[in-house]
Amino acid sequence: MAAGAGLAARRCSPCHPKASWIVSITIYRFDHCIGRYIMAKYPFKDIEKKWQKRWEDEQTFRAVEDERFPKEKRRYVLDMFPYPSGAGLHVGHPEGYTATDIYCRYLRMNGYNVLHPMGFDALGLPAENYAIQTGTHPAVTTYANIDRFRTQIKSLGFSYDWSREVITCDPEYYKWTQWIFKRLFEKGLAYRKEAAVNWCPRCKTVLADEEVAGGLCWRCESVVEKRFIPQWFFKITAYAQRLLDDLEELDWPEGIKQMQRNWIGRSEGVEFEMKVAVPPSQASEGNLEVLSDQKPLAFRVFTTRIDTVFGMTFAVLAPEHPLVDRLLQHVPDDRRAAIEEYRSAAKRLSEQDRLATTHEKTGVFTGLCAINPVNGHEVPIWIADYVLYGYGTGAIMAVPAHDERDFEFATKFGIPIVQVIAPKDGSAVELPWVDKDGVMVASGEYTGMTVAEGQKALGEWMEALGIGERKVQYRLRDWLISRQRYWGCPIPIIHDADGNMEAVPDDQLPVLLPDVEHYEPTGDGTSPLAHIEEFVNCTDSEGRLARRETDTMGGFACSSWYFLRFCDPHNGRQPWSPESVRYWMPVDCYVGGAEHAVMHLLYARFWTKFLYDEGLVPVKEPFHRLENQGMVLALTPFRHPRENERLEVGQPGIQITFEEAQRLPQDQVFYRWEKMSKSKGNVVTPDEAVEKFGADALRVYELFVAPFDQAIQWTDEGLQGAARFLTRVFRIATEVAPWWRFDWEDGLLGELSAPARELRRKTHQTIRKATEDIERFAFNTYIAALMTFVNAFNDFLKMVGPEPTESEKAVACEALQTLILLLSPAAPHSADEIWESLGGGGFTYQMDWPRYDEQLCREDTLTIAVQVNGKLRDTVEVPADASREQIESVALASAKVQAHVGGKAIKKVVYVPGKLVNIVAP
RNA sequence: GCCCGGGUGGUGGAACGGCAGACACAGCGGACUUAAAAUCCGCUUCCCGCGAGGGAGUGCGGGUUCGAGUCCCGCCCCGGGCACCA
Repeated sequence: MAAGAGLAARRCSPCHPKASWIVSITIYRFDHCIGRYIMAKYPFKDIEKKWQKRWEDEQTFRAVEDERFPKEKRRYVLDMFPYPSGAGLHVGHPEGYTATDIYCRYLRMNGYNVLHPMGFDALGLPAENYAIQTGTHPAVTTYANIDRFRTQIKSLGFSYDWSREVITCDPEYYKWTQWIFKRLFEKGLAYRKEAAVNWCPRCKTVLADEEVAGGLCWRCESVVEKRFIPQWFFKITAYAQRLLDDLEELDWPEGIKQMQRNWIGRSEGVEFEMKVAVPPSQASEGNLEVLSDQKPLAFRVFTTRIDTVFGMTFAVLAPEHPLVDRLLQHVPDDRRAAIEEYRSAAKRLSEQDRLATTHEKTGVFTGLCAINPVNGHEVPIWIADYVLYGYGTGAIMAVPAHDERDFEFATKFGIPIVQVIAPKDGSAVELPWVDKDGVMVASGEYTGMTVAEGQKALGEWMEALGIGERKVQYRLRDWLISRQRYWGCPIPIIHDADGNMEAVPDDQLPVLLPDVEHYEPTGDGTSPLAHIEEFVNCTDSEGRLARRETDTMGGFACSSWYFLRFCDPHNGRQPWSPESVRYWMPVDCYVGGAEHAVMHLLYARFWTKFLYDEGLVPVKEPFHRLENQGMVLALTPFRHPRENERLEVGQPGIQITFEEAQRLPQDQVFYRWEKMSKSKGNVVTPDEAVEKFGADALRVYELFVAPFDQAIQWTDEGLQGAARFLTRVFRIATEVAPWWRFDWEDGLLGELSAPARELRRKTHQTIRKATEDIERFAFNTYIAALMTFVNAFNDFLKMVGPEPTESEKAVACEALQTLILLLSPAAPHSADEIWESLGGGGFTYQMDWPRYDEQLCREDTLTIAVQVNGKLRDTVEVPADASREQIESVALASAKVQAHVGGKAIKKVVYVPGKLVNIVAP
């Protein structure tokens, strides 16, 4: 392509005196329609490198805490930082980065001081698993990956302040992660308790959830078990209510807020105690036990429907409930084995499977009963996996008449069902009846009360008698932070000889990750760190021998505060200075994938609130505005299953490579849009895209092709279309260049010709549209508006021909300057290049964002849609200042309209100003 | 299963409750070319009709309204999240 183009290159400097630079490096061809040489392709490679170098040389994107900018003229715009995987950047990453870059460049053009940093989330499982496979230290691969990511990101011309880069595996960074851990520990918000891990009995290791496929280990396919070991937690539940309440003030997508509300899952109810009725034959044994550990056999249950308590016909304990062990001493021998077996089976099921309503209810009867405190009735105690130990008290009162799950269970096991809530009108209902709009029946002295009255009365009664209390329960659980892994931030805790825990003193931070010989799991469930004696052996504050904590922190800890470090990334004495966070925080606009809707965003909010309480940050919320980007999908080949093959539920076919797809008969192959990922072999890297079409084309394409928050279906053709658009912009610039003058405003004299009026209108309308669209992250319509503008500009150039009037030239200059500036955020290399070619100095992002004139946007005439009975029958042109009466009479006069109205009486006429007339004549 | 999104021409998408299909891609026709590519110009929701024109149409079924892609109710399908991937 390039060789042929070289031969075809022509010089046409006589007609483009000011654009000689373009002539020197651009490919020209003669266009017979307009009778001139035009540019066929723009030299993006040279252009992009040149501008990236200039931007870097001039340190133009460096953010400085300049007090001359008042708070409302500062903006902190942040991308969720990437995890640098070995596969390198793929085209999904730049979508969000382009959006923030456009927004930042736009803000700078509007006079804002902008902080726009980038860093890397570098601790985690993939690097460690790679180390296990290859023996390469995770730090080596991680830093190599980071270098690759950084180069790739830089090739796209984003306006990051790279001087603020942070990397979470850098001891200078994780020192402060440990420092925050300590603050949480000191406030009692970091604590240790037993919790379940996925345990593979064959590999003798703890597995991440994603390493468990269908209950089996991903490496050896053994059945994965739950194992209880002591682990570290952050007490996020202490902040549940505030995390819920403060969602109100956030400018986030409503769906994300709703997901967080559901995740926190606030519910109000009553928690009360139920005593176990020990059978007479075992009474003596039971009494002995009561004496021995001072704890009567009893358990607590939580319910949001205390009003249904008279309908309790059984009680259920989660299989993991600690009381089950004690109950086992009292159950008949023949049941003991069944219960033990049930418990070990439950261990193997995931929580999701247990809760699925498709999962048939299972359970075992203990042979024991509990006493319903409101009426003294004995109800059987069952053990069933639909009750989770992690939620509420891990035990429930079961009211099958008014709960779907209890109903299903009772029906299956033949347990009685007693209705205690009925509609107010006394009509019969089908059970289970879960409606709360009813009254209590068969409920002793409470009969006749509404649900709400009964809940209040029963709650008060239980509180008065000390049986139970009203309680707010959250579904939110404390944040499990422990990982029995190597490549994570060490937990800065020391266990002394007496089993007490103390924090590592601040002056000894960071607790450095030591080098290890092997990254393989140790086989006893501890981290590889546990076998490094130099690491583990230490002394406590009194100089006695002690053991260092060997669990590390999950990656979410590191990403819960990186936005604070960006404010002051090189501070060696503090995690950040108070002045820096006061200057920049909160993040005004945070952009990333919706997959982080709950966990990352909730954890970061929690840490920010805690740090606010400690007086360390001036804001209660980290991210004011949130925008989500969509995924990037790629067409992926599949084939239909063969005779001996069976597909899993929901599996569309057998995924194959593109080569296989070529080889196989076409009727066996089909394509689907799948998420781009290394494992699917459908990844397109930005390097390929930049090489073929340039960074600006990639940027424009990714934002044009779909709304920002929707998935993109990646196609090369679409990318080519974006490149074509940029070529057209260059071509227009080349055509207007001979007329160019910086003082074009002086040329706008007298009455404008019709094409000139039209172009000016379009110019100002486009400014308005582009401004509104960038503000609301509607980048696809922003780009579309620029395309429409370019098309209109083209039409104008054709209409005025090679000899336009002075004022037409001036209007063309205004349009070109506007086009360059409006394009600058999206395609900055091209914009700066064209601006320079016109003799302009500096960078376009340092220029002022264009302003539109409302008067100039206004159309001369309006097209009014005319409907008859809501159906479009005609459109009419009217002057922009026509009155309602005039418009209605023109509309009625239309022959097409008359044909449909006929002689019918007109009932009414609906008029929408400037838009539409609807004649209602039924 | 639960929670949250989404479903509009051949394709991606546009559309304050007011002309459905902006802007692109692909396709078709034309110009240029020895030719191809590139570029430029034009057409392009479907059905009926030579045409003028008419009818249908925003996943499916109802409803509200002068008027519904948009609001309400009930379904179907696809995607994301579900606490140790990040």
